[in-house]
Amino acid sequence: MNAPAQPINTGALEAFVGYNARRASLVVMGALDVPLAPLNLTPVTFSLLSLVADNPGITARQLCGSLGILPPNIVALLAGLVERGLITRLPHTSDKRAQSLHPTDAGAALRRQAQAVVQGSDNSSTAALSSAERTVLLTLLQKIYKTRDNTQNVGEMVA
Amino acid sequence: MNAPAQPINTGALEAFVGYNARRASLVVMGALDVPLAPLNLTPVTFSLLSLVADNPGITARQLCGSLGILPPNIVALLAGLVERGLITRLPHTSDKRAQSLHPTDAGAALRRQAQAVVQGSDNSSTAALSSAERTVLLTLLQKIYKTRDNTQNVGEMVA
DNA sequence: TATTGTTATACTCTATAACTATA
DNA sequence: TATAGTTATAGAGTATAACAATA
Repeated sequence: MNAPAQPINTGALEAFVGYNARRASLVVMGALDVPLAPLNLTPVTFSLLSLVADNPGITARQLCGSLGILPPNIVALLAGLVERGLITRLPHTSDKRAQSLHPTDAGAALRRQAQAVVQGSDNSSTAALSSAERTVLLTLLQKIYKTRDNTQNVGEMVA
Repeated sequence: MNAPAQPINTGALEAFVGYNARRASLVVMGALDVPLAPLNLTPVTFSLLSLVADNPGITARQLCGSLGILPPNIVALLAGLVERGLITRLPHTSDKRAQSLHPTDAGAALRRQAQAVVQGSDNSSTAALSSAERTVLLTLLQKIYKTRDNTQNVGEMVA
């Protein structure tokens, strides 16, 4: 009448993609915090810096749409990157409401450094996979979240 | 000097397993909230109910270990399930500190109902995948989070 | 009338410290 | 001395409402 034999049966949950994707993402993303800490970056600020570096002139709204961040929550994040001299805000030529974001030299340099760190951590966290398996995994995961024709999905237009 | 051409280049981030796993999990897990709401369940409480149903006599500690929940945070969740008459706490025979958790008839019934709902939502969220692809995906994701020999991982012993 | 960036704020999730009763 | 369950609380993440400037 007590605890289960020894190993806990999680078979039912393991049949769901959602459960597995979440647990895997927590492992891989969680492992990122330690190696990114010396660079004073988090997974989110690294993503922001990367997108600005790869898309100079991008706006805050576009960053929100790309990363699933709500506008009010990106303000402090971008302000922090600006204050640290990693990105700059330039006036948008065609829309005076918006600001175009650009990486500074320091920002571009830090991004290159962080890119290597993240790549290494990502590989190490998924060391149980072969190179071919990792490629397949990326493809399958992208099929899921790039499908925006998921009928009757209302809740996660932002997520 | 403004916004990028049109499509935003997210290629660098898409090369990381962590980024893709997180975005996919947000889509699949986020889609769960709506269909589970009528049953007064969330992804977490559904997982708890499932594990108790499949492992009668399991303890709170074991649930924490299986789902990556910290002990202080599981208290209110279990109390809610007990109050709703879905699970019961019985005295643990061999350890008077612990409680063995069991599903009630109502809990088992609700779990069966929810299981079908979650299965349907999970399938619908991953409709872009073939059955074979879904199976491969589950295998690859499990390889990641079931690998506890990830050298020098300190941060996510709980996650 | 709609959208960008923003403030203020609330709500949820996650994390740490410390206590009790047992082991 | 360590562990199961618990309380209290702090912090991070995520959410809505509303505003000024501009479209």
